[in-house]
Amino acid sequence: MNIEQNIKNSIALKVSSLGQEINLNDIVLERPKYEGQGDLSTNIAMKLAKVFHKAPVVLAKEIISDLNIEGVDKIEIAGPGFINFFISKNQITSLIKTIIEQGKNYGSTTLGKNEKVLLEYVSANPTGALHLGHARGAAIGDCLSRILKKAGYDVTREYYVNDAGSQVDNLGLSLKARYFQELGDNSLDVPENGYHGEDVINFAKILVEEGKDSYKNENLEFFKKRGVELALENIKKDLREFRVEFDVFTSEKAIRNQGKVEKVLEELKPYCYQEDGALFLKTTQDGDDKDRVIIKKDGSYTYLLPDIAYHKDKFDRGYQRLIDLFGADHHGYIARIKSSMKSLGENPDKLDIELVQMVRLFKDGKEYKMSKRTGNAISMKELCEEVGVDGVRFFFVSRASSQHLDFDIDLAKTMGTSNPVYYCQYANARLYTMLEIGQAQYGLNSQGNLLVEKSELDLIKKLSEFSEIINESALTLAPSKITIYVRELAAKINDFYTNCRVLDSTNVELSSQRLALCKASQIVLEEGLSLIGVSAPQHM
RNA sequence: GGCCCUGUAGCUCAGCUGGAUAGAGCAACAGCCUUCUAAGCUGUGGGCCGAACGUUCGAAUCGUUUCAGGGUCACCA
Repeated sequence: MNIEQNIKNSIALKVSSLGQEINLNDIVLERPKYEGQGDLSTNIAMKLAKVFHKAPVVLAKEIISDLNIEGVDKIEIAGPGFINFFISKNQITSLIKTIIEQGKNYGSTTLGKNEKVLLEYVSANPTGALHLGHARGAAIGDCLSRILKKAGYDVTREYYVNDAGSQVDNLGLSLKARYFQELGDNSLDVPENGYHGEDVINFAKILVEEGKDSYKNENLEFFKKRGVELALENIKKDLREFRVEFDVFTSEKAIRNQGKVEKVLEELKPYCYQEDGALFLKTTQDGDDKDRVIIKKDGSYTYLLPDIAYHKDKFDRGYQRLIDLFGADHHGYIARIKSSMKSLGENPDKLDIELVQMVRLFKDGKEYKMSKRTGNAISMKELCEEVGVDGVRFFFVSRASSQHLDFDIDLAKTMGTSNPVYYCQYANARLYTMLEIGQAQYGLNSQGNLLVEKSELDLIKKLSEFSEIINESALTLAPSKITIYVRELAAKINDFYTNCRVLDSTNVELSSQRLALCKASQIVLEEGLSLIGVSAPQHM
């Protein structure tokens, strides 16, 4: 049992002996900001003061009288009624051994209780290359999947491929026109709302290379299919280079072909009405602005209906919780899809729709618009080539998803020495070098009794926060918390490095204990970096 | 106009499930390399936490109002 649990149990016991039963979760332990306020602190006496009809300080005194907790040296009452716990040095340094034993698994928690979670992200239309906004969603989604796994959830990563509907029609028409143009035949135009970018021209070139002019008699269906295939292939490749992977790609077309749309439509009938020749779904009954069209006047589906079928399908596949990551421009989507899930008898609270706020790109002091339909978009790939995958990924998860992000390309490129990515990686490389040089000579001694410097103890305390951070990050779906933690950890490591000479042939015992601390720190730092998808180079 | 996001140091932002004295990086200034990576470390200056009111023993954090910026409101997806 860890020290936090130990303290909570002891307090709960004591409070109940004073005549009040409390839940362990009601006891909050936090880490005081200032020196002299102990290692852990609780405000329980202030919270319970009313119930007991006593002043917080008086109650705190009663709680801590005769309270002995293993691993705690001293308990003090401070300020308006905080109870501060001073952890024994042995208890603190014992963590080194734990971390080295657990290795990569250190920090893993059971918060998720193996709950089956389906995490959907990116899901960009297969009509062109991924752009900036997609990249942020990809980075956040991928990190989230790693964090949730670390926190004990059973996560499936999924990409929904919109390979049906009017956008794909446009793609097919655009590709066909470009294909003919490549063959010197300008009789077909790219539709006005089609795809005018270079992507489609490249696709056309591939088709010419592959089949010369033999596709001239193919129908639109052919160009739609090939267009989607080529676009998706590119997207997958770009994502792989961005270190973002998926377990499942689900096709909208497949959902349609399996009759799932009609099935859902049947179930939704009681919540629908006909108007102006279109079929509306009554989403206003669950707080939406207006009712939504699901079947257009011309008889075709709007995007919404297959989407509803898709979400229903996720539940039907046995997932207890769905998480969708969408661009903030989709925020209107939340009410309507939740409403439809409710109408279908699913619990809308089991569907989390997280919005990733917009990214704006700046270069030479000017904003670059990123419309992928104008053909002038800065793609995710270009950005990675310019800034580097590590930099882009780190930067995209360094702020809360709900924060707008201004990405200044010039700044990101010239970040050089002040780049936080390098700062963290540098700390790792330093640790690695010491282990490389010293481990054979001194060995690792995780006993820790010789570690008394402030830099050493502060570092160990920081290491001890890891699993807490994992849980917080998983609960709030906020990967940026990991990024912040990694940076703080790197700062403690650099501080330790500067103040404590590790390899010292005149003090073999101390060297081996400090090396063990290096090892433990390196394990946590590397794992932290891996959670945000950033590499941990051994040399720089 | 409705809805969403955001206003904290000169700049970029943490902190927001209420807690003790407001945090970091960058920029500025002053120090630290005979010894494991100076891509580092230490110190100094810098704040009416957009504004007002309310809830509370206690508010940057919660509520209401208000000001400012961004986004979004299709029978596109």
